[in-house]
Amino acid sequence: MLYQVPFWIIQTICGVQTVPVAAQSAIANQRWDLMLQNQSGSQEVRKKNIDFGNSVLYAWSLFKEFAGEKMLEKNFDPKSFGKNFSFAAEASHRNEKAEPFMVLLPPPNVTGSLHVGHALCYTLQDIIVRYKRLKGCNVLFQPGLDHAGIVTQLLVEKQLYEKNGEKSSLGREELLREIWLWKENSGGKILEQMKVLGISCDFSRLRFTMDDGSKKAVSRLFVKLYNDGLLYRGERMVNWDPLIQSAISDLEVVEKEVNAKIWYLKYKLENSEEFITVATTRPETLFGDVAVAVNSRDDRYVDLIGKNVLVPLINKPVPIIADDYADPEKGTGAVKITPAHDFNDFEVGKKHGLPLVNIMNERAELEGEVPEQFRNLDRFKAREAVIDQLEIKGLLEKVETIMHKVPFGDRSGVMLEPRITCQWFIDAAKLAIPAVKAVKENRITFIPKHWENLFFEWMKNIKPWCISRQIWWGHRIPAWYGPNGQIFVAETAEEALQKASAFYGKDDVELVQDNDVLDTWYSSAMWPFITLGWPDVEAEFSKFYSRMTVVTGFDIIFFWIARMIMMGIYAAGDVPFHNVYIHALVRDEKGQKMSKSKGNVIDPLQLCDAYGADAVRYTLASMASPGRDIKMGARTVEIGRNFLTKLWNAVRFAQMNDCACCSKNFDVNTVKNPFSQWIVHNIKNMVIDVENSIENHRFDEVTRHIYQCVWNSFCDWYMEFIKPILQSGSEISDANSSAALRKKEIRDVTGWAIAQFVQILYMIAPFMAKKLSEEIGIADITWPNVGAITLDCSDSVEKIDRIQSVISSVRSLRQFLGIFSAEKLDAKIETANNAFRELCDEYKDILQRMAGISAVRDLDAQSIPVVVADVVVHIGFAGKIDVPTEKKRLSNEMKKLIKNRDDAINRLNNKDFLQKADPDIVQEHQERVNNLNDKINKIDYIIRNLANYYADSIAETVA
RNA sequence: GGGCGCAUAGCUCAGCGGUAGAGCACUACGUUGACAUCGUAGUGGUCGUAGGUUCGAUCCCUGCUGCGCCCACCA
Repeated sequence: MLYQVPFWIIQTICGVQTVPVAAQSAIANQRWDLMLQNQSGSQEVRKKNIDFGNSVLYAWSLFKEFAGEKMLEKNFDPKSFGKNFSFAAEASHRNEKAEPFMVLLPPPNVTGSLHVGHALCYTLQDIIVRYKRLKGCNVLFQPGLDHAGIVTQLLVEKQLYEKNGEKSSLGREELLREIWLWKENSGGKILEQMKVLGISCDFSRLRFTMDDGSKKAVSRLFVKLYNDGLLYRGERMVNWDPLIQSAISDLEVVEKEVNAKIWYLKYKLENSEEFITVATTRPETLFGDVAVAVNSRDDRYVDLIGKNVLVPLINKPVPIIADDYADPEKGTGAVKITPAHDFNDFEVGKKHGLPLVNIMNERAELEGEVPEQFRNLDRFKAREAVIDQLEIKGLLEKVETIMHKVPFGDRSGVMLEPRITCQWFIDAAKLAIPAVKAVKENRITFIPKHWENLFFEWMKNIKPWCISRQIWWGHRIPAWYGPNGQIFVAETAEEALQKASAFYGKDDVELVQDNDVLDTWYSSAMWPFITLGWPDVEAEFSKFYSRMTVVTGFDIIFFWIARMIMMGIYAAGDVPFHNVYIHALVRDEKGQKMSKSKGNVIDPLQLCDAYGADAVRYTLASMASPGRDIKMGARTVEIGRNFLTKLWNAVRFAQMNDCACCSKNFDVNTVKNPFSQWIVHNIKNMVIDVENSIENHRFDEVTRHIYQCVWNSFCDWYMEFIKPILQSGSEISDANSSAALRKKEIRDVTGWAIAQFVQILYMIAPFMAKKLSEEIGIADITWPNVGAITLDCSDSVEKIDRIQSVISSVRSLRQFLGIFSAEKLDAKIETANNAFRELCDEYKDILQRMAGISAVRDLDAQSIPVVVADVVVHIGFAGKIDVPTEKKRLSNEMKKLIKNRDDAINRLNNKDFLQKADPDIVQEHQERVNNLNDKINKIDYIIRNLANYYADSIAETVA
């Protein structure tokens, strides 16, 4: 069946008859074909089989099309335009004269891909950055990649293994070439993913922590530290990772609780048949035993101190020593001392001048002073073998099962070994002193503040930082060794050679560079320097250094933040940044940590695909409350999606009514209409609130203020208020009539409001904001200049708020009484308050439209009194009221009011309250009591006279 | 063992010395007028527990309970 779009609809919307489309009667649920007829009368089918609502919209958009305008699509699809925008221009454009500002982006691992934690971190940074740009600052937001030494080397080695089916036998140079190749081909995928999320860093300034500039910065600082005696090489016990075969720092150790066994071993006393029993979880290390320690106050063993025991299986005599380290409460009270394989034993050994007996190689296989049968066995195989032998020899007293915490490497996942090796260390304790001072003096502030406790705690107990790693992928340590082992630390090989030549007094010195590379976090600690081109680019460094903000997770406060502060103060004499915003951890909807093994990982890119990047950004920001982790399920993003759809549709409405953008010479300070003033006031407050919230890093508040203004104020009320004005078309012929001027102002204000929303949303939902700004023609997106709004809106605000409460009260009453919106009601306004009566008269169109009141006029009877603010509105009911229901409603309302009033009265009767409370508070209470009493009296009067009001109704009920 | 955080509506969370809030969910009603990814109205809370400070405590202090996290130790 072929129908044509009813013309009256277009006429209503446009107010003018331009497109000659014939009208037919509208039938709900009917399918329609939309036909157009041009001036010459020929017809054209433009849309087939559409529903009626769509036919109207299509007709309207076609009309616009004729007029040369493009309309927003009806069905908002946030992802349709997301990928079409690049923010490169904004990101790289900088106003060098403006106030410098920088967000220091934590460089993601070159192997990394975007997870939801990144998404949160980068989104918050991007919001700050875009805000500062809109405010006109000279903003630098620089991306980078971290070479991630151990992770990357392990990854490439694994890939080579999978390709070749055997462990790579490549030498250093070959492997490094492979890794660089991998980096060029497959590394840094995350950068593209950041673009999907709309992160507006200046990708033209991408830095890599192993590029030449980084190398220079890293070496420069290394030399400085060495020359200042803050960096040294030495033999120490370190945490050794037998898989990576490298030392790792204390921070890279994760303790895991495991089911373990504890063995009770019998050590025979020398020249005696007696035994002393020692408990251990590491029996395989007994070959390295050099003593057994007991507590000098332990009566069981005090007589044995000074005697020797024989280490089982090798019968090596070792002394029984007295040391407080032996705790009578633990184990048997006697403990074996193995200084080369345990941190505590190392200390005890040092104290007592005991020898170090190393019995393990770098792969944690037994070697050295070990019987032949155990030699070259892996530590766990050796353990079994040792236990077997002890059992055979009757030296195993018993075995117990315990829960026991064991150190594992965070990257390799294997159990670590304490191992004595030669490593490079930074004297972190010295560097920590000014860093702690800076935070104590609030030159650096953590947000939320309580994270400073964590920082202080770690700094207080800071240990020397082992920075050398026995791997190949990383910054090679800039130290060279001469023939006699003399160390030459220099930025380059040439410099080292010069120093060596001078030292040895000859030119041709054979130097060997240190084989180790630096801890990845060493270069990370230098990130503020690397990004700004230190030490070469003085201008940028002096401009942005110490004007940074850092946004990051709490888990890298030690790894990164603390070290940047230490290095920054040391190398530059000043803190690199003043603010450290610590964001939340993103968990799954049950509050569990996301992990691949649990399978509860949410992929932010999938979310972007399903809901659009803007919705993801908005949602993450809205949940970024301080001090609480974010619980996020797949559907959580609907919050953002729905909000953005709402705004999108509001803009469509504005566009359809020719108010998508305000006139050029429009001055918001000249608006006169109360609706205009009301929304101007609301938007001004919103912008101020948003500014405050963002300065306080309260991203949740930022989104809430925007949401409330856009949705609750603008869409729910303002748009409904102005519809009658926009849709009134008849007066348009006289452009100077008051109605026409009013309509023009409303259009301008609406367009202005939309522009403010679009501009402010540019920081949170940049894709949509950009799309909308193009559609409605906002030339320059800047921060709304609400400081220029000097208009006094207070009268209008009071008026409109009043009208709002009338509408809400009437609507509420209707629902309660079951009088639904299709039915119009008569109403009268009680005359006692003339001002209010006039107000209702003035807004009778709105009351009619939004509260379903057909007329505001005096009614003599059959009206329901509704208490609104301090007046009573009478609504005609025409016999539809159930008196008991209405009585109940009023009684309930009165109960609440009485309770409130009595609470206030009780306070006012309290002498102490009157004396001690703030006079404003007392005044407020007094006013509240008066207001409530007024209302209560009115309701009471109504209840008592219900029968009079409803005489007819009661009669009907009785009949 | 030392430290930190959290506890508010069925759920997720704001708030905060002076009348307890939002979103989701739920209930009722509503689609030809920007939007059902929607609208209108509503149900729902002794603000974990016991004390203290205060004229007044959900809010500040202390104890307790529960949950989460960090550091250290563990023969």
